[in-house]
Amino acid sequence: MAISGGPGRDRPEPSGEPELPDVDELAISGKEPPSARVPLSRGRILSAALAFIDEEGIGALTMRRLGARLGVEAMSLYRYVPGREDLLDGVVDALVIELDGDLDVLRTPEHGWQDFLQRMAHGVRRMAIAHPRAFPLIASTPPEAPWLRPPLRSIRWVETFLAGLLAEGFDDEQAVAVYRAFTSFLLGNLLLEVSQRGAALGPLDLVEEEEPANGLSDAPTIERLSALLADDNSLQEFEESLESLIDRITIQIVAGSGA
Amino acid sequence: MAISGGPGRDRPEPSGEPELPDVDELAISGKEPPSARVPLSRGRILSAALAFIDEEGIGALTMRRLGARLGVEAMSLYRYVPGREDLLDGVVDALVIELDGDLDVLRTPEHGWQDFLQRMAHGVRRMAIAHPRAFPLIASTPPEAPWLRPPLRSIRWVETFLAGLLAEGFDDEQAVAVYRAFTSFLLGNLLLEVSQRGAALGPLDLVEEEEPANGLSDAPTIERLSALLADDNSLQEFEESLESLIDRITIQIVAGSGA
DNA sequence: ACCTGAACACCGTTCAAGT
DNA sequence: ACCTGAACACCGTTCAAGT
Repeated sequence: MAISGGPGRDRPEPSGEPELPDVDELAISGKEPPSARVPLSRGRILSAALAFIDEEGIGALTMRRLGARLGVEAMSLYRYVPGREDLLDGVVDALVIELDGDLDVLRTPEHGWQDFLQRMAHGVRRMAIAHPRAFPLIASTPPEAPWLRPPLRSIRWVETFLAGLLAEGFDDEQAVAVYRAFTSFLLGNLLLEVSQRGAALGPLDLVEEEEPANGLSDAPTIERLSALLADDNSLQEFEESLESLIDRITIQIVAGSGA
Repeated sequence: MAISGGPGRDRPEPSGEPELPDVDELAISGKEPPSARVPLSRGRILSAALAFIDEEGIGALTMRRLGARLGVEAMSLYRYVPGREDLLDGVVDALVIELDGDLDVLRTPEHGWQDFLQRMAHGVRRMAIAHPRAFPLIASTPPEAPWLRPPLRSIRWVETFLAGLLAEGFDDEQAVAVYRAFTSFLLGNLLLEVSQRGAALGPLDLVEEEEPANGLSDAPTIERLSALLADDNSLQEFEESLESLIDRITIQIVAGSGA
């Protein structure tokens, strides 16, 4: 795979943070009012980490490189973040918070549970698409507790989700079953959608072209369907799959309360 | 998270490979018939890597540690494997091959496409459960081509899958749509199932106990449902979700050929 | 032919020291 | 109070050298 390039190329000037000019010689150039030289903080570090991941991918994120991006040595980060693991957890939190603010995702059901599920699903999807390279962080990471199923990586989301369903008349077992089905649905669909998008943004080292015949020597069907396989209906598929999930839930409710 | 222990503890004697005794002093102890000192090979390396991942997780797999397990220096591995990335790809291949031999997964449909989908789904699930810590390898890794959707990480599987559906009367669009829905279903369900199991096997550094109240200060619903959330019906849920997918496909076929 | 020693560039992380 | 230099243990990987 990784033929050339790799993580250690010449820096493309991320254009976000101002690169301190010639740290060696200036050091005490002027007063530097506090607004010019923003002090480090956990929030600043986490935003920078998310931006870094968006641009270069998780694998490229290094304490040392993140420090460089912030105009600081790697060791300084440890004042605000216990370690790399925790940094990544913090990025997940940052994404969760971003979605909280962004949307009406967290409002309790007002137009029925179907609308509730739709809002939640599309909210998470929007986040996934906004941060395709960070989404695997939310989608993976061991849940260490059965009540946090990725990609719903926030106790508040899950609480809202379950409480919302109960308020809409689901019983306990039903609510939990829907929660499980819903998270599986989100995880599978969004991970695949994002990884296809990610491949587009991807390392982009090698081939940029559409070479229709790769290693498809003994795969005539794939080869024949390659055009179909390549074209992207992800939103429509997401909607259909979600519709189907909602239908299935509806049927089970009826069956449960009826016969 | 990682409080103590971490990847660098005292080796627990993996018990698989015979540790060469005192490499320094003996070196030329006897003839050592070729069967005693098995030479390295790509296959041996890949099996060892898979076993290592099964036992310690992907993160713990290091060229140096894998070498040690094989009684060899890390550098020797590079004779047979271009690098760590390729090693991991090789492990995926090993899993794919294991499933090929293990099962009737790859037989073309004989009892209808529903049975075909069931066989395929359960085959992949069996592999996921047999190697919960390796499965994320199959489930992730950028597909770099739209025709390889995880966890169906083998051109032969995908070819068989698509050709099988076409043989059962699906048209091109339908077959591709089913392929997409099926892979999303597998990915979401199995990743979540495996990660819950993996948490059980997990690092097992810290808490081993069931502490019902963690950070659930403001999550009364989760707390109340914690018993329900904890109990594991993964097989049943998998079956139900698969049934539902099959139903949905059936309906779409009818709709497509009817009205 | 097959493996190793030594080296390189890069990691995460710690801690005493600088300003 | 905040950041850094230097160091440690560990990486992946290369290559000339050993047997």
